[in-house]
Amino acid sequence: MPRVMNIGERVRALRAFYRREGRMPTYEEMRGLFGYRSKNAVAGVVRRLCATGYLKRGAAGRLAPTSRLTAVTRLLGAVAAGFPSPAEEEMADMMSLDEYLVERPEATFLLTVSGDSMIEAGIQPGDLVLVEKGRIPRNGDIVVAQVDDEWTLKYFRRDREGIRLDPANRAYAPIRPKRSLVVGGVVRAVIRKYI
Amino acid sequence: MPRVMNIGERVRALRAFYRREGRMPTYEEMRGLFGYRSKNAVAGVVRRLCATGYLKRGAAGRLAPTSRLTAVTRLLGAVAAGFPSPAEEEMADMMSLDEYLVERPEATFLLTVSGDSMIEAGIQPGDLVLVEKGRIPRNGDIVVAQVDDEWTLKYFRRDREGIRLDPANRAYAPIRPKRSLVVGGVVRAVIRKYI
DNA sequence: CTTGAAACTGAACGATCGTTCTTTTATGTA
DNA sequence: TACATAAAAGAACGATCGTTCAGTTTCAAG
Repeated sequence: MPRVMNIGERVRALRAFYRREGRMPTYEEMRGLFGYRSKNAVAGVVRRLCATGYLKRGAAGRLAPTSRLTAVTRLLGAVAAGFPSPAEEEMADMMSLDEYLVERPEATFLLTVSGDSMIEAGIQPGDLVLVEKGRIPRNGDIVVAQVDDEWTLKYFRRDREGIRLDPANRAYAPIRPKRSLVVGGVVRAVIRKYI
Repeated sequence: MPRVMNIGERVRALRAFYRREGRMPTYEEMRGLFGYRSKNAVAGVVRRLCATGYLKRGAAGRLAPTSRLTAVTRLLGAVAAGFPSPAEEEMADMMSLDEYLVERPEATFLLTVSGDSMIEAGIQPGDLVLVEKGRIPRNGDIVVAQVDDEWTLKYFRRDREGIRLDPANRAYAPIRPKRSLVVGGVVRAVIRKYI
């Protein structure tokens, strides 16, 4: 006989189902997940999960998960604070990297870094840069730019003489675009994955 | 009168709906999305979307989106290749950062980097490190470790004399744990978001 | 033109969805 | 113990889901 679950276990069961199936369970399926024998018992749990922000109701009153339910990572404090106890883990907010990093999906791209011109900015060859197209670069932003027919990653800087593209590598010199300058997009994030 | 949509437009409409509502539309809703007047017309489209890998059917024959539909970013080539034409953009594979970076959600945490001990490895203060708990560190992995009561980020190295923790900063010296060593987890990725 | 295949329409159907209602059980308070 | 409140069980209901079927339209090949 399935024993009584607490909220945390129910959320975990829901999360597992959602990750596995890609959709919310029906009331009948939740009845099974939560160990109830009546669908009506599920309604109460759903109400509480809506109140606590794990679920929300859409336009037609339809159930949908919030990012709090679908997120895959826990955000903790600083490295210096080390790892939390299991209880503290439970408290930590779940977060979605997609949601955190990508603001405008239709205008966002990932590019692979090839050179070492931004090495002193902590951007190494092989890293991925998350680039947002169509954003106006501010002074000091890192941009993907086409200068004189070549695409590169540089700091975008504006001074009295005009626009300057600075590498983050003492081995290279700043560039002042002569013929043409196209700013493809602004680097919003850097992602490095270890194999 | 809504004109005929091609596959790409339908996928885009589905993606928008899924992102907005957090769930798949019903056949009736898809009928509206795709501009049909009969639900039966939707069935054909769904069959084709399943065949092309945008949708899949779960255990009970229920419709679920694939990651190809729900992903939020396009993965392009190298920075040097620059930006693709809209047609090439369309070809690029959509990808989910969550899926790409997080292998075991229940064991993965994000920590904020505080010191500069790994600066030469391209890990700066303020960066986020994606740490996986319970993974056995291999030689050269970056780990979050507690040495003599302090948590730090270091290279994990094993040599004839035992375990050594190396910083990536010439200003600091390698550490040989004296009293205790706890490896909290292995760094699987580094994420830097520009404000 | 005729023919055939595919796509679409429109109506209908059984299944199942989420909700509602009443009854039963569990739990805490005086 | 008695009582009040909340949670869960169990049955029932209308709504809507995805599917099916027969008929129509579209369009390209012969």
